[in-house]
Amino acid sequence: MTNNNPFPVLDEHTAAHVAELFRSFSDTSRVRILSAIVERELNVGTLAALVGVTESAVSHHMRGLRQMRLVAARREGKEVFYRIEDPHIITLFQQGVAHIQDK
Amino acid sequence: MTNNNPFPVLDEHTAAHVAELFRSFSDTSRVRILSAIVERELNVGTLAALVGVTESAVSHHMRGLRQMRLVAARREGKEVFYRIEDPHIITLFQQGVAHIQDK
DNA sequence: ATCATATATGAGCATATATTCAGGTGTTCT
DNA sequence: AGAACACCTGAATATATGCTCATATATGAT
Repeated sequence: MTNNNPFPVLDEHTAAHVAELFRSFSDTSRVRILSAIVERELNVGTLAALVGVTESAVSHHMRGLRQMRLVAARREGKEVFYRIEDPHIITLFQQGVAHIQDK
Repeated sequence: MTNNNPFPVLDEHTAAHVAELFRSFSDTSRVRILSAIVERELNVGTLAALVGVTESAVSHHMRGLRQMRLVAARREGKEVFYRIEDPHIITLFQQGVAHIQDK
């Protein structure tokens, strides 16, 4: 018989992925970046200016978010525009924001 | 006129709090602990056994989660039982889990 | 009071993380 | 081709984080 545990706990592997997902939202700069591209796509330079970090820092963050498939990139000439890929991610993110703002 | 910015970005302070909230879910052990107390309250020893870390480690995690008001403690004799405080947090957490599991 | 059990705490350490800097790649224009 | 612009990447560094160990605190039993 399987799955008869009275204390179900997420297995290590799944938990690690869940943690990894939430870790994507666990940095102030990334949170601000994501809040900026919730409604519209924006390029790296604009994001850097809005968030107040270097373009390099933005680039580093976007790489991580891209690898998590949370954002997608679109090149237009010299610029690269980022947007949030998955609508579920927007919901998840905005719920976190709402939880903080409803205090 | 206020709030006329075409590129709204979360302010530093709010973003920091949002990041802090998500950071609570950004560690594998904490994710497993939380998954365990979603349905029932559990004491430190049981959590340590289920997750596979020392009771000390659990205690440290619970302090952080307590400070974030994500969990509440209830002492019963020598034992301390933890439960998830806020139902919104359960929803948020479970959405993250669902996003990982629906792949 | 002493002991045993359960949990909490603080210091120390090893690893992870975010940022900056310097240089590299890709694109457009002349 | 070269220059200018936008972005990316890797190394270095400073800080943060999670864990363990030793010790402290709290409760209940003898």
